[in-house]
Amino acid sequence: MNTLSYGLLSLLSHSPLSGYDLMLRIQPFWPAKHSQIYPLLSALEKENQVSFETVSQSDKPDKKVYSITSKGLASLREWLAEPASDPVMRDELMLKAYCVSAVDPVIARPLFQRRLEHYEAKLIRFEEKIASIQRDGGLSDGESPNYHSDRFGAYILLNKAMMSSRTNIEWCRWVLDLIPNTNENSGND
Amino acid sequence: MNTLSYGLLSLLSHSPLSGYDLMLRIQPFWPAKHSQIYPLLSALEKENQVSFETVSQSDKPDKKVYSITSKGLASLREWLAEPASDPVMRDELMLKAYCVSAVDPVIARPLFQRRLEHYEAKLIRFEEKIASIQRDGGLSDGESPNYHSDRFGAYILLNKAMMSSRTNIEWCRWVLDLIPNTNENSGND
DNA sequence: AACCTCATGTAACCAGTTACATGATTCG
DNA sequence: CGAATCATGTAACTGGTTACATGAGGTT
Repeated sequence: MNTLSYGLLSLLSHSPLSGYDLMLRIQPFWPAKHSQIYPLLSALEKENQVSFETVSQSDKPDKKVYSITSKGLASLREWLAEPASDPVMRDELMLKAYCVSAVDPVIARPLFQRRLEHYEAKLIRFEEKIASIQRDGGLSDGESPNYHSDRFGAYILLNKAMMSSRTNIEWCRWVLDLIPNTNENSGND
Repeated sequence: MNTLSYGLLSLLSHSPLSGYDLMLRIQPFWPAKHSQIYPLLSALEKENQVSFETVSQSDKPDKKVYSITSKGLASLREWLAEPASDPVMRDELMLKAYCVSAVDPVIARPLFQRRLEHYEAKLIRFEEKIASIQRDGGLSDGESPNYHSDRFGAYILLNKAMMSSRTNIEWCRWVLDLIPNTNENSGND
C-alpha cells in the first residue's frame, strides 16, 4: 500500500467513483496518470479494500464504479492516525529563478509572467468551487462547514489551494517588479 | 539532460561545489539523494558541461569540486529561455485532509499541529537566511539585491519560501480552529 | 569502541510518465 | 469521417528511493 493507494481510498470514502473519475479528481492533490491508477485499483480490489460494479451508460462507454469496503475504511483510519510525511514540491521555475541573472531580463520576465497567469487562472477556479460548496451547504460568506460534514475535507483543501495561489501571485508580481523592464518589443499584445 | 541536471548547473553557475554540497543545497528546491546526483555529475562531466578537480582536505575526506564550463553555461541559458513546466506538489497531508472527518478530532488535530510546527521551524530559518543576505549585500530591511547581483536568485527564492511558510502556518491555524478541541488528555505539554 | 558527519559510488527496487492498444459515443 | 471525450488496460522507460559498500576524521 503506497500513498497513492491511500489517496484513492480517501476519495472513495466520500462517494463511489470510477477509475477515470478518480484519476481526474486526484490531480490537484497527487498528480497521477490513468496507467498508474488502474493497476492500483485492481490490487486494492484483490485485497478487498474496495469493490466495484460495472455500470452501463447509454451515452458513454461502460464504467467500473469502485466503492470503499469496511476493510478499506479501517485501513484509511489506521493511515490517518500516522503522522503525514513531509510535502514534496518540485518546481522547475525555482531552479531557473536561482540562476536567472545569467540571462537578459527580456528572457527572464516571461518565465514569471507565465507563472503569474497560471496562478491567476487557478485562483478563479478555486474561488468558484469554494463558493459552490458554501451554496450547497447553505452557508454565508466566510462560514465553514462543520467538521463532521462530508464537505469539510474539500472545503479546507480548496481554501489551502486558494491561499497558496494568492501567495504565488503576490510573489510573481513582486519578482516582476524587481526585474528591470527594458520594454523591448513593447506594445505587442 | 533532465531537470535535475539543469538544477545542478544552476547551482554551479554561482560557485563551484562538490557533489555532496550540491546534494545538500538542492534539497529545498528539488529534493534528491546523493545516489541520483553522483551519476548525473559523471554524465555532465562526460558531456563537458562541468569539470572537476580533486581537492584534498586535512580535516575531512577528499572531495571532487565541480565547476560549470562555458558549454554548461550555454546549455543553462538555452534552458532558461524555455517556459518552466508546471510545479508538482505531492503532500500526504492533503490526501489525509480530504477524509479527515472519518476519524475523531483527537486523531485529526495532531496531523495539523505537527505540520504547523514544521512550517514554524522552516519560517525561522528562512527569515534568518534573508537577513544574512541583506547584511552581506549592505542592504537595509526591505531593500532587495539588484537583478544583476549574484545574490538575486537566492533572495527571491528565500522570499518565496518565507511567504509560502507563512501562508501554510496561517492555514494550519485556521484548520485547527475548525476542528473541535475536545481537550482529551489536555495539559500534557 | 560506537557513532556522527563528510565524501563518493553502485545495485535493486518502487513510483511515475510516455507510449501502445482498444473501443464506445458525440460533435462538427 | 475525423476529432474529442469517456473509459479501461498493458508495456517500456525514466526518475527517485532504499539499501549496499567503503573509508577518513572527529566526538562521546
